[in-house]
Amino acid sequence: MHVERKLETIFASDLRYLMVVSFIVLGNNAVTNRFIEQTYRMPVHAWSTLFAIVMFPGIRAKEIRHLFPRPQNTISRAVSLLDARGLIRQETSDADGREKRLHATPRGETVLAEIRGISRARQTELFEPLTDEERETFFRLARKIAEGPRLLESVAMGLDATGRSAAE
Amino acid sequence: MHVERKLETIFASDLRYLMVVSFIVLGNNAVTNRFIEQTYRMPVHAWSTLFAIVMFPGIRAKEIRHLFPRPQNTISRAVSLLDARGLIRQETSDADGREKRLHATPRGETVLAEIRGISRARQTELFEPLTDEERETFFRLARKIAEGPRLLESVAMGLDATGRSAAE
DNA sequence: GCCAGATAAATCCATATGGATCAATCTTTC
DNA sequence: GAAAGATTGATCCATATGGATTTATCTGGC
Repeated sequence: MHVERKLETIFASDLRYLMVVSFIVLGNNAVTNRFIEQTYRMPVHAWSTLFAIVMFPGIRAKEIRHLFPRPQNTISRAVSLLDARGLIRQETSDADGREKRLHATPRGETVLAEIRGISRARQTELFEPLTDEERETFFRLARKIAEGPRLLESVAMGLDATGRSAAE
Repeated sequence: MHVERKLETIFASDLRYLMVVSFIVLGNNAVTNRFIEQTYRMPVHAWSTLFAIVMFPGIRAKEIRHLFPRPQNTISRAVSLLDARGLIRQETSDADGREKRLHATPRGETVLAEIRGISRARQTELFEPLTDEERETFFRLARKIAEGPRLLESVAMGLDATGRSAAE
């Protein structure tokens, strides 16, 4: 059985909804991660962190992890890298000495604008198989999933939103 | 601005199609990866490798990486782990001495059946915000993206399907 | 005013990852 | 039949990752 037939068999299986999303993401990750790492010498979550900082000046690290669900120390390390590269600056919050308020530097805004343009082109080619109407439908449905109550926690897998076993 | 408003702003941005898919995947990965790693002591791509082997007895490692686009040595290592756990067995191909034909053991099939059941439940809760018709529509559109010509390669990012710069 | 508990971010470190390289085998050309 | 180039999978190793812990600060109860 040729590999294309195997893929069709998977996309006809009872797990096809998970499998098709997984396939899209693995494929896109392979392309996007390699590009970002090779071109900007940073992991892909550093650019998404910069994206959040440019879009919301003064944002805090804990807020970023709600926009891009990743471990807290992954965000912390991305912030350190961006700071070391001179792409952001941190200022301790007046309200709470533990918090850092994050701002992009002009250089950070330039780098982000460049990545953003390329990401827009990548988005266009990725979604090219869909008509405009289909793309809006896809987005509307994906957003319902994204805002659903069981994205970040699971009864089936016994985990609450903090990643802790819900039985604890 | 509250973090929910920030998420809405991102989902209204020019990169919203990529961002919503990214959000779904990061969220689901956080749940699924942790569950698989804690419960079965294996990385998530080991179970997807086992899934492929159970579904297609005799499959080769190179074919698996077309079903789940990952680095070749990631598949190799997953195969080694599954073999060490007694979940699969490898036999050298008659046709080509370099190839391994992969088969699940009875124990591998048992473990896969268990994971599969939990994954089905997880899939159900993840897609619960959608009606049956919406879920089929989502799948149909996602599949068009998955089968599009620009998933595994990119003009925008200058990479061909082997991950090599297309200019080379 | 003190203190226990909670919170925000940094750091640690055992383990995982992935590009590069290697070894064995196969295919094509001469 | 030999050899160069290609292919398949294993291994290497520098770097990344993420759960756990630590440090500094804040909050609420007494």
